[in-house]
Amino acid sequence: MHINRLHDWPASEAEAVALQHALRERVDVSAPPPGPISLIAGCDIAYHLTEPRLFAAVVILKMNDLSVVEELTVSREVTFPYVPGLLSFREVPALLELFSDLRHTPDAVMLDGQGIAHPRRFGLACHLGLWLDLPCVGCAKSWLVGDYAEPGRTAGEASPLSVDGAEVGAVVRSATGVKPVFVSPGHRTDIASATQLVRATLSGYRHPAPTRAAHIAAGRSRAAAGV
DNA sequence: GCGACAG
DNA sequence: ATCTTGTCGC
Repeated sequence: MHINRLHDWPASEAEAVALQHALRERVDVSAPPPGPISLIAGCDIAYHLTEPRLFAAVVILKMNDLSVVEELTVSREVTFPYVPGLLSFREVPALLELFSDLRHTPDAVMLDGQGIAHPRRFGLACHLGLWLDLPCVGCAKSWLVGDYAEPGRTAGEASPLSVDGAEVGAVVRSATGVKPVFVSPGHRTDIASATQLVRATLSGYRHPAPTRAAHIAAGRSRAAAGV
């Protein structure tokens, strides 16, 4: 798919933070995705054990049966340090490389990371969402910001996640008995739709099918590289 | 000053 | 993210 340039990549953390403040106002989480979602993309990245290199993966799944129709991986040099709150500057470049080579254009994207449940309301899912101009949902494995009540122990149960009294997402029990995941919209989807999308792709594991498939693909890519 | 911190 | 064996529970 074709991708329009959104901005140049910052070299410092200060520049990155400034860019987040400038881009956050373009994020739209006011409404559900514009159309039906029949294809969904899952993304994840694995890191080299000793070198500054990553292995990114994007997998396209059909929403009706969660079968994989396309899978792409790429290895790349890591160009930005890991700083809580600035994760997207480390992972988005590699993901964009993959999306530009995709044969299918997904109707929505799911990522391992936060959407607007972020210190500056601009998590990984928001950033990739703006670049792709596609509905993006953040599904993080751990907490970054916000208050919430522990959701029920059964798969599908959820409780609201809020920051300063404003709802930003939901804490979802993705499988019975596992630690919940933190779901928040990134772009072109509202909180309810983001949560429903995660619920609709649960497959018995802690991670929803899209990100789970991407996680496995990224790991396989790294293994194939000899580490 | 202290505690917290997606991947 | 990544290193790791066994082990508890359904």
